[in-house]
Amino acid sequence: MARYDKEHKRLSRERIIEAAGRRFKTDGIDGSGVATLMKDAGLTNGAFYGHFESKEDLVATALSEELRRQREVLTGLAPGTAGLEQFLRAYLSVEHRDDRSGGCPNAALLDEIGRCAQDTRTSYSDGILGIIDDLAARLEGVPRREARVALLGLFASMVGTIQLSRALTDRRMANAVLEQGIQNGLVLIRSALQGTKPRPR
Amino acid sequence: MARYDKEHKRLSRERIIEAAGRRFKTDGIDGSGVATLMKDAGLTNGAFYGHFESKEDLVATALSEELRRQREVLTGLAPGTAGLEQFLRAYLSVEHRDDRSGGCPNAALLDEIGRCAQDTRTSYSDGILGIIDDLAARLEGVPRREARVALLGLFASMVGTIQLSRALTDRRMANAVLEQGIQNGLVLIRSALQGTKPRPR
DNA sequence: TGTACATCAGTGAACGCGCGTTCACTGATGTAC
DNA sequence: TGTACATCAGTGAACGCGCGTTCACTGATGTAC
Repeated sequence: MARYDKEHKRLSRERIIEAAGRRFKTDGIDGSGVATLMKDAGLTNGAFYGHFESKEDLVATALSEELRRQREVLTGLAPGTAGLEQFLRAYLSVEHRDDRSGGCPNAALLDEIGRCAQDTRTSYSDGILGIIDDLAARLEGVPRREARVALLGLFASMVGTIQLSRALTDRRMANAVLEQGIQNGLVLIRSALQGTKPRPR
Repeated sequence: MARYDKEHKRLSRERIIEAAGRRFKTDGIDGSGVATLMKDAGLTNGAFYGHFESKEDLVATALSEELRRQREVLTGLAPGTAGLEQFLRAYLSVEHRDDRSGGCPNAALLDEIGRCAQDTRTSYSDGILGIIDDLAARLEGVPRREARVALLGLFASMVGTIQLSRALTDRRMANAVLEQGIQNGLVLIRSALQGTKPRPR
């Protein structure tokens, strides 16, 4: 079962990466075994090491790919600050909260990422900073550096909000957190747009 | 090695819970084996099931205990909104970020908690809502229900901020996120104190 | 066009290991006499 | 006070299982003649 056209192996690799992204977000990184990941991709465990050096290698690759795709989605947003608000509302929607496997890898895995190997975290950092850069460009009139930090803060807030909404068992409370998160996001966007470095105190 | 005074077993149980809390936060729940947890507590694996029904039972117990202790710490804060700001600054400090094992269980485990069994999540929800209640009481003049949701939102933001700061490999960026998180927290506290339900848009 | 062969993606069994859990046993202590 | 015994927290080996990883092998295909 080999000697396919040149694309064949690349397609298998992509299937593994895509399936792994979903599985990691559903069951966690530690909670997803290589055999399961390969079965998800329609292959058997033995083929894994023809595509990746190790599970850690796949983790880093899958996270990068997840972030790359998330970044691509951003290009479909309305321009400027309006797109930022659009992103905020979509991110903190009930649909996103209830769709772990298709949702944001940060929301599903951020604390586990913090425990990963240095290489994985570096690759993750690159991906997330790219996304933040794209979003920061939407804060018109705000200096680049400042806009980036503002957006890191906003994004961190959004990630924590989804995670908390997923963890709470009281449905009403879980939904209220999302709604509050949107209001908070709007406040933070306005705050970032107002003067440079507002230091309330 | 038995028939100790009545306190003996209770002390062992407490040691297991305390050690498990730390270990879970460092290595994750899935990443911490029963044998390791027991060794941390100075015991061997076999004794575990004399204290807990299952690992899941310990997870729920350890999380509850972590939250109970965190709640106790809150009583040492300055009264009113000043205590809220004090909490915000301590939470988003470099020291807290760099102290996973001694830090907040939400920051270390929130996405993994979201994947836990219903019982565990219910017990977690109770704990976190207790903490939120205590903090919400500090928003003087704000209706109870509203204050609770405001604080859930603020807390979610803080948790996400620590997680992101831990995941980023660029030290300067990681620290900037913390600082930004504090500024954002202050903005959100002010926003919560201002009129009921401010709906910017 | 037809046949022989080299390629190599994928198979599936096996490696040692640690997982959560069970259980027969130990032995220091509190209690009864 | 001294001895015999019951208690039971803790030990440590073992259970079946899935982990990440390795490897001898398969067999469909592209290529060479």
